[in-house]
Formats: sequence, structure tokens, C-alpha cells
Amino acid sequence: MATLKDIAKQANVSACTVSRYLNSDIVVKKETEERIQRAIKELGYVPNVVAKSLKRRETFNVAVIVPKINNLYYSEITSGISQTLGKHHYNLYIYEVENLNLNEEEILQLMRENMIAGIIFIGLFSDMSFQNSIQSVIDWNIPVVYANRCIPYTGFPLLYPDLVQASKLGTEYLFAKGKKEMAFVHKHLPDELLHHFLEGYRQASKSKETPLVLEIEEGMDLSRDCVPTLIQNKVDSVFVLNELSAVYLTKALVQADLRVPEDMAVLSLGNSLMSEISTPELTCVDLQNRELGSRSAKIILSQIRKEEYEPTTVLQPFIVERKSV
Amino acid sequence: MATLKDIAKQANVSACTVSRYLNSDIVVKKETEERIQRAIKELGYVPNVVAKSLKRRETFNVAVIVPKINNLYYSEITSGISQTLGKHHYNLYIYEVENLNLNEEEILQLMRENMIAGIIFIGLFSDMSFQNSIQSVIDWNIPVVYANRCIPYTGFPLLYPDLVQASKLGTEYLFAKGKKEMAFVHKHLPDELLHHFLEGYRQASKSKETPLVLEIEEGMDLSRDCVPTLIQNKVDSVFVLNELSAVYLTKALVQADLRVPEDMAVLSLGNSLMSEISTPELTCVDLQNRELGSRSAKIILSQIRKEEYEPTTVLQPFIVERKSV
DNA sequence: TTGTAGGCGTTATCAA
DNA sequence: TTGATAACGCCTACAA
Repeated sequence: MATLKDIAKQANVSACTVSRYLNSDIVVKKETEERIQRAIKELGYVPNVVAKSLKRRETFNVAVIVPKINNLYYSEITSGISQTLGKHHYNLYIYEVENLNLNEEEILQLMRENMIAGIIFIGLFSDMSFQNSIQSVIDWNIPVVYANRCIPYTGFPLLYPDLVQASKLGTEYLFAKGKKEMAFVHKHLPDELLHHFLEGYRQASKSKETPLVLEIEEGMDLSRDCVPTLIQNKVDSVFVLNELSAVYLTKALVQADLRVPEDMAVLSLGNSLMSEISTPELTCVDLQNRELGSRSAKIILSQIRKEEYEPTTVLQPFIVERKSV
Repeated sequence: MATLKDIAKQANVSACTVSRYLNSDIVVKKETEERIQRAIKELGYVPNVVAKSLKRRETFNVAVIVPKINNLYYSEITSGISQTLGKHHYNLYIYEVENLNLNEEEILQLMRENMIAGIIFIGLFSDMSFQNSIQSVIDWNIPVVYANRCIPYTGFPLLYPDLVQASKLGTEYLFAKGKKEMAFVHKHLPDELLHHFLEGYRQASKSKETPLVLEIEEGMDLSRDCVPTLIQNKVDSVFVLNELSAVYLTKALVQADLRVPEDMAVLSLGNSLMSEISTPELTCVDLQNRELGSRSAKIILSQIRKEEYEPTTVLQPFIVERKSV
């Protein structure tokens, strides 16, 4: 394995010159350049990024901490990150929390050991729990981005979709389609988040009454536990705040011989392939997950380069019309 | 940022001793150990893996080269890899070829620059094209695993599902369900692979006649171009060799007022969430993608550790019964 | 425009 | 059981 020194010797210059040439900030003589080029080819030289990282005290590695990678919701975000990072020649580490069995402290220690250039957290730690490690991250001065959760903390850049707007758009859309009585269905959504949706509903409906809110609990049978409740409450449309649940609920509705959307409209939150392959195809509120990832990566890069960046990025959702509303 | 030396000074030992203690191959005196431990705590020492890598000339980073991460087929494999790697404290780099705009040579150069401990290719390069770089990989002596494509090359470990068996199982299953005339539907499947399926069919049907094989081409409308062909050929069951296509074809069949499975059974290849949320839920041949990933990771680790490993791993598929057959 | 020398943080070799 | 010393491959003052 040839090193810089070998190239230098072969080209009859000093290692320093080769290094300068490769990092091409300062110009070298044309003839020198040619000799170096030839030596590199002849010896099949490949620079050693690890040595470079050690010397420069920085790597080109960005870590993404994600709950689960085989989930279209997260993998869409991740793919956006990957795309932007790749364009800028940064490498992408993936850490699936589900598989890792590490607590936050340990994850952060791992980041530090590996001289990670920046960390992108994709919404996963319960907000308060992460609060504990914030101090470490700040002390250590590692660029961090927190994507996909709206938490009130402003110590590092946040990116998330405008959930109030998502709710408002969705609610307006259902009303515009002639629906009178809507319900929200969600799965383990913390109160803070649910609150955004109720606020959006309030803005759109201009009514003081709160709509029915149904939580899907673990092991619940939608056909038995959920559909009857909706019917009893004379609900004619549901806004399901979890895409997969929207798909399953739609299945349950169809099975109960309800027509979607005539008897019951279903609006799903999130626009992955799942909504598209559901039957009927789900109309949904697109949260722009890929864009979220891409922007997260850009902000991490800005931080790494000590450039300016937006402390908060709120993405605007939009409706994608299909056949379930 | 405290270093080994700082710890050594604080604990009144040499850096060497601290290093030995941390890598705990050789024992140190109990009293020394305590002093070192205390120093580490007091100074908040975190080892520097980059320096370690440089010195030891090896990293703990494994790269996965994957066509597309936001695709359940690949992300299931990737997640299996991630899980196994995580258990052994290896880090996972992800390179999405679709985003990378790099040719093989460049990818391999990247791997080398970063001193990657091993590379897992997930079926993506057209076989012959990858053939060109094989020599580099072998020369460079980087552990490599090639997952999810059955190619005849045996220079490095291969893992793939038994496609002949998948086809045989599927065919037998369709016949067992009383179907008389089946067709294969695929999308851009190269002839070598298609061949496996025809072989499996032959073994299961014991007939010399070849079944109808229908290729879905780019921009094809399934309802218009595919369903009529199936009907004209009096086909009563299809084995779709691509999960997403199976979902869409099922949609088209239902739209054409065919009953699935009574008029036309659909068997899908691959068992991700997609088959499960399709309507009707798709019976499928599970290719064990997560297991494939997990095994790939294990083989990479064996190679890295210079242990023995299976040069070829063939995973046995199995039927998952749902409602489309 | 180019070269010299020292060090990034760790581990390996050898000696004590 | 421990320590001194020299690398690993690269970058960067500083000097020429």
C-alpha cells in the first residue's frame, strides 16, 4: 500500500508538495504535477482518510440515529439525508436505535469515539429523556440536528413539519368534501403533538367543539374496537395520524361494508408507498419527509463548516388527492 | 479533550499501561487499575477510535452498498445487517448507489480511502459490470460479501435465496390450490434469473410445456396491457416475481372485476409489509431478507476475523399464506 | 514554488 | 507488571 512518502520519493519531491497538490489549495509547477500524477498512477496510491482525519481532527462522517430503518417513513427521510450528504462527499453512518441496545449516553460516547462530524437525530427519544444528554452534546461541541419532532428546546437546529397546518389543511379538505363530522385517530401520540392537531382543527372548523379522538392501543382489533365507535359517533370522516394505521383502518372499514369515501372518508398523514398501494388509494397529507432529510443534512453541513443556518425549519405539508376522501 | 497521555499522567503510569488496561488483553495490578479508572472519570476521557484505527491499520466500519434505501425489500436486508453488526460493535456505512453517481472503481476507491473493514454489496451491479472490479477487490484484500444475486462467480462469499426452490414451492402451491394454468410475471428480470424460475416450474409441474411469461415494461399500464393477455391465455394464477408489481397487478385484476383468488390467484415473491397491506392480502413466497442481511453481516465478520466461513449460503424460501391464492 | 520537522492519539516492540 | 520509543499516514508551520 503506497503512501504519500512513496509518491514523493517516486516523483522526486517532498511529501509536503504531494499533499499540497492533492489538497490543491496552492498551485504547484506543471512539471511537478505531472511527475506526481504519474507516480500516483504507477503506485496505485489511495489517500488514507483515517490518517487525514487524525491530523485534521475531523472526519467526513455524519451519523444518523434512527428508530428503525425498514420503515418507509424513516427510510424516506434517511434517503434524503443520504442523497445530500453523498453530493458533498460525506459518509453516512446509520445507527438503528431499536437494534442498538444503547442508552443516549452510550450513543453519544460512540459518536465521540469515532470523531463523528455531526449527528442527525430522527425523532425518537421521548423529548424529556433526550433533555438529559443535551448538555453533553453542547459541551462536546458536536454539530447536531434534531429532525422530525417539534420540541420546545432551541439549543440546536430543529426541523419538523408544520403539524398545525397539516391538521388545518386536512380538516378543511374533509369539510370541503362535504364531510360534517370528523374524528382523529392516532397511535401513541403524546399529548403535545395531539394538541397541534386539535389546534389545526379549531382553526379550520372555527368551532369550539372538539372532535372525537380515538387512540389505537397495542393489540387492538380495529374492526371490533374502532369501527363501531366511529359509527356510533356518527363520524363520516377520519384523519388518521399514522399512515400504516390509516391503511389498516381502511381495510377494517371496507370489511365492515362501509364505502370509502362515501360512508367514511379516510385521510392519512404521510405519503409513502403505503398510501399509494392501499385500496382504495389513500388521500393524504404529505409531510415532505425526503425534503426533511435533505434539509437536515444541509444544516448539519452548514454547522460543520461554521456557516450560518436556520435554527428552526418548518416544512409546509400539502394534500395529495387520491381516492379515499 | 483528554487523551491517553493525560490519563497516564494523572494516574502516574505510562500511556502504554493505560492502553493495555483499556484493551484488557493483559492484566494490570489492581491498584493501578483503580488509579486509571479514577483518572478516566475525572478527565472524562473518551478513546479516539480514529487514532486507534490508524495505528492498528483497521477500522470497525462495514460498508453496505445498496441500490435504494427507501425500499422495503432492501431496507429489510439492511436492517438485518445493522442488527448483527451492532451486536458486534461495528459501525455501518450506507452508500445508496442511486444517489452516489459513482462508478464501481470510484466506490471501491472510497472504500479503500476510508479503510473499510468489509463491504457488503446488495444485488445491484449488473453481474458482468461488476466482474470488472473483482480483481481490484481481491488485490486489495478487503473482505467482501455479495448478497442477493446468484452469480456464478465464486471468488468471494455469495448469499442468495434459492430461487429454483422458491419457484417450485410457489408452483406446487398454486397447483395444490387447484389452479391449472399459471403465468410468471416479472419486471426487468435478466434471463439467468428467469431461468431459475422456469426450472422450478418444470420440477414442480413435471411438464415440458413452458408457462406464459409476461414482462412488465416501463410505463406499461397493467389494466390495459397485462390483464387482457392473462385472460386471453386462460391463465388462472400468476406468480409475480416482484412484490410491488404483485400489488399493482392485484389492483388491476380487481378493477377488471376478476375475483382474487377465485378467478385469478396472485402469488407474490417477497414478504414485506406491502404484501400484507395489499387488498386482498397477498399470499407470498418469503425470501428471508432480514435473515439474508444478518447472515451477510456474520460472514463479513468472519472474514474480518480471518475465521472460516461458508463460501455460499443459499436461503430456503417458504410460503406465507394470506388471501390471494 | 518547495522542503524540513514535528505531532495528531494510539499501539507494538522491546527492554526493564 | 510496567515503561521508553518508535511508528501508523498525513498535514502544517516555518524555513529555504
